[in-house]
Amino acid sequence: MGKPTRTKQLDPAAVCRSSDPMAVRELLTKVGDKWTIFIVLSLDLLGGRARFSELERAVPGISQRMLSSTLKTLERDGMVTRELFPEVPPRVEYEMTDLGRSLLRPTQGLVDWVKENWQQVRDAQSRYDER
Amino acid sequence: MGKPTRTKQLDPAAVCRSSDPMAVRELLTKVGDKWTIFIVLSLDLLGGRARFSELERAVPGISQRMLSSTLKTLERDGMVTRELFPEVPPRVEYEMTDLGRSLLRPTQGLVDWVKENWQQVRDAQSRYDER
DNA sequence: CCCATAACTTACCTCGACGTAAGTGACTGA
DNA sequence: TCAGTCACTTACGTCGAGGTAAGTTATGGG
Repeated sequence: MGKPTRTKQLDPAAVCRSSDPMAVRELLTKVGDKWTIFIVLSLDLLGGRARFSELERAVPGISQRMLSSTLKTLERDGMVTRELFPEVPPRVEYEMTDLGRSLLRPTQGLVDWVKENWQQVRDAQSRYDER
Repeated sequence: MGKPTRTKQLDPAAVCRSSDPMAVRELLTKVGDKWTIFIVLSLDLLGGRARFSELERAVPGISQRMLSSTLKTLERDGMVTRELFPEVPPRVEYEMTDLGRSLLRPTQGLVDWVKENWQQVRDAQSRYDER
């Protein structure tokens, strides 16, 4: 009798049931950074379109540097558009694209999960820590 | 006529439509780290229960250090349980909890989004970069 | 002449995530 | 006696995300 070799081999590409597991990680990394969700959800709350300074006020604690760079990434990824009005002082408006809006659905799923389950996570952490 | 003061004030706590926006960010940060999704989805693919070495093989490129520390975080958060069998050499089995499984649903939503929209992101990046 | 304003950029620094490599403990089989 | 196995831990080093603070640009208003 051979010893029970329970070594199921995994197709590396099959992880995530996705043709591109790296893309999934890349997206999660983007969305999981410090400011992206706050900016995206604030922009949505502001009606899908807002100026730089509005977002600055809407996201408490963010610095101009981080707001600027996060918005630039969002723009590069096609999640928002940037429109510059050549006035003085300058005015810039950011608007969510359809692509950006489409990401809100699955994201809201995570928000809902937190609403329902976060207390359980907190409890588990407490149980783990004491002991 | 007053000039259009479009300054909608945001309730900081209302961002994310959640009572605890920080919790949402915390979750995203956890899930958005380098190895968590791969481990969680691999564990699911392996039937919800697997040994350390099985996961090591299932997640190509991960080091023992990162597998160990990520699993420890997952355990602390109540996403997986750890069972040690006092044999020599030791055997340890990790199993997804109901809480962990419940997170798979919204996560799968993101996986699906990537499957359908990632090419658009790639295209947007290309358009942004050339120019 | 000088200041305020909006939307940035630049310089500099810190700190933690993550990688690499080696060590550990307890036992088994050769 | 010695190598091998598994599931780790420890030590050490790098690198980049992100914080802080100051500078920039162009113009109208006092």
